[in-house]
Amino acid sequence: MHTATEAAAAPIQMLRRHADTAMVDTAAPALKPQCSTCHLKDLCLPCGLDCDDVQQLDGLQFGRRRIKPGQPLYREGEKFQFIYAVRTGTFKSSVTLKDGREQVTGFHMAGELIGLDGVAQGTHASTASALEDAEICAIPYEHLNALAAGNSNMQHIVSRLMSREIVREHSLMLLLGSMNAEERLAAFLLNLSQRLKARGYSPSEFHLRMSRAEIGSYLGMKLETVSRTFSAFQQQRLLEVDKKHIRIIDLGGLKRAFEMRVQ
Amino acid sequence: MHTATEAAAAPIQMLRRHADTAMVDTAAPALKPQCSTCHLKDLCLPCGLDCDDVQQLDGLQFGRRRIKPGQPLYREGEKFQFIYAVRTGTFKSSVTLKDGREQVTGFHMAGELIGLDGVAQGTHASTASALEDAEICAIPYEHLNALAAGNSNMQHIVSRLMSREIVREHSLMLLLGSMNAEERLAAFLLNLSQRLKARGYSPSEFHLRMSRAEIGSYLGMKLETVSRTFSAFQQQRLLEVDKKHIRIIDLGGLKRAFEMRVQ
DNA sequence: CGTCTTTTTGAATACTGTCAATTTAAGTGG
DNA sequence: CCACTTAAATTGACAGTATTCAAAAAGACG
Repeated sequence: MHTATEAAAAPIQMLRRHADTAMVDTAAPALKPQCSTCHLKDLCLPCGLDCDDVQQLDGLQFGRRRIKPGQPLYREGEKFQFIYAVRTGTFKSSVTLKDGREQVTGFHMAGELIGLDGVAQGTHASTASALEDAEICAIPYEHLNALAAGNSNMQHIVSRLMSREIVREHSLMLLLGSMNAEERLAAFLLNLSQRLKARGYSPSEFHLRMSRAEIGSYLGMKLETVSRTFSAFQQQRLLEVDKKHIRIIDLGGLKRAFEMRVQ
Repeated sequence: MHTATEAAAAPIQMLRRHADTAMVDTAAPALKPQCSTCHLKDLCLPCGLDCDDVQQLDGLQFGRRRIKPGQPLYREGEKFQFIYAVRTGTFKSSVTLKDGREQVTGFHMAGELIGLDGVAQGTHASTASALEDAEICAIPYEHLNALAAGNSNMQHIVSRLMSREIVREHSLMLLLGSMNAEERLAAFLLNLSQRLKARGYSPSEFHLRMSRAEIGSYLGMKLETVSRTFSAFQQQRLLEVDKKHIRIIDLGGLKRAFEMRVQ
C-alpha cells in the first residue's frame, strides 16, 4: 500500500497504478478527520444530523488522502469500498467511451460526496479525478451502512444524498436534452457561482479549475463552441473572461439567458 | 379520496386534480398485493432478498392502483410518500420546463421502481405518467425505511436501487452528451429490446408505447429527426417500422450503429 | 364519417462541429 | 535566465447535422 506521501512523490506514474487508487492512508495520525470539528459540517455528510449522530460518524475513523492534479481517486470498474467527501480541491467524474473519449458527468467541490454510483454493482461506474491539489475523506461504505442500520437518521441522510444525485442528474439531462450552447454555459456558470457562494467564495469572480474541453464534455458540446460562447457572453457584457478567470458582470442577464427555459 | 374506479371514470379531468394523484386505494381487498407470490419478484424490489425478507415486504401491505393512459402517478413538486413499482403498463418520467415543454427522463416498465427522486427533498422532482393502461404497487417509503432500519439486507436493496438509477442516468447523459441521432435511437431500441427480453417478451418485435415526440424528448432530438432516423434504419435494413410497431431485422447492425462508441 | 392527432417527408435555415492557423501560457532543460 | 517544447485557448472558414416550417398522409376516436 502506498501512502499519500508516496503518491505525491510520483504523480507522473498515476496512470499505471490502477489497482491502487482506492488505497487510503489510515495510519498517519495527523490526518485523522473528525466530522464534529470539520468546517464543512454543514455542507457535507453530517448536514442535517444532530450532535450525537455526528459523533457516531467520528467513530467511523475514516482516512484522509491527498490527490494530485490529474490523479484518479477511483476508476470505472474498480472495486467499490469507499464513498469520498471532498475536503479541498475540485474533482471531475466521467464515464469513458469505447473509443477513449470521456463524458464528464459532474464536477465536485468541498463538502460534496462522490462514489455513490458504486453501490449498484459493487464496482465504480465512473472515474473521479482531481483537477487540482485535493484532499478527501474516504468513508468505508460498509461501516457507514452498519451505522445506518442502527440509526434511522443516518440512514435517511445517506438515502437523501443518493436521491440528490438522481435529481442533480435530472437537471443535467434537461440541460443536455433541450438547451442550446448559450443556455448550457449560462446554466453551468450559474450553478458554479451558487455553489461557490455556499462555500463562502465570491459568486461573481472565480477561477475555473477545468479546461474548455472538460466543460464541453460536461455540457455536451465541443471545446471550440465553449470558447466561442464565452466570447459571445463577453461581447454581450455578461462576463469578463480571461482564460480561466471569470467575472460575472451581469448576473441578471446571465440568468435570463438560462431561465428562459428552466423553472 | 378518490378510488381507482373514480379515477377511471374521469380520466379527462386529471389535470385539475394535482393534490390527489398520490392517493391510493388501500381498501379494495382484491387488490392487496403480495411480493412473495408476485410474478415480478425477480425483477422488482424483492430481487436479491431471501424468503424471510420478502415476507417482511408482504407485511408492508402496500396498495395497488390502476392508472389510465395519460394520467399522472405523481407530479413534480407533489409531496413524496410512496415509491411505486410498475406491475403492468409503461410509464414515462419527465421534468417540465418553464415554457411548458417537457424533458422525458425515463421510460419504465414492469418490475421497475419509480419515485426515488422524491427522497432528496420530500417532494417529487419529476412527473410520472402512464403511457397505457397500467397498474402499480404503492410502497409507503416511511414504512419501507422502518423495515430497512431493522434489516440490513433490505437497506442494501433500497440503496442499490437508488444507485442503479444514478448509473442509468450516467449512461443517458453519455448518450445525450456525445452521440448523434442514429446512435441515440439505436441505443434506445437496444435498451428497450433488452428490457423486453428480460420480461419474457420478444426482443426483436415490439410495440412502442410512446410517441415520436416522447422518444425525441428522451433522446434530446426533435420528433421529425426521430421519424427520419427510423426511416433511415429501415432503408439500411436494420428495422422494419410500421408506425409504433418495430421489428429488428439486423440486431448486429443495430449494435454496430451504437457500439461504435459505447463500451 | 368527419375531426383531431400522429407520423412522414421535403426544403430551407441555423447551429454546432470540424479543420486549421494563431496566440498565449506553462513547463523543460541547457 | 532564456530558448525550446508542449499544451490550452481563441478565432476563422467551411461543412454537416439537426431543426424549423410546411404540407400531406395515415390513423385514432367519437
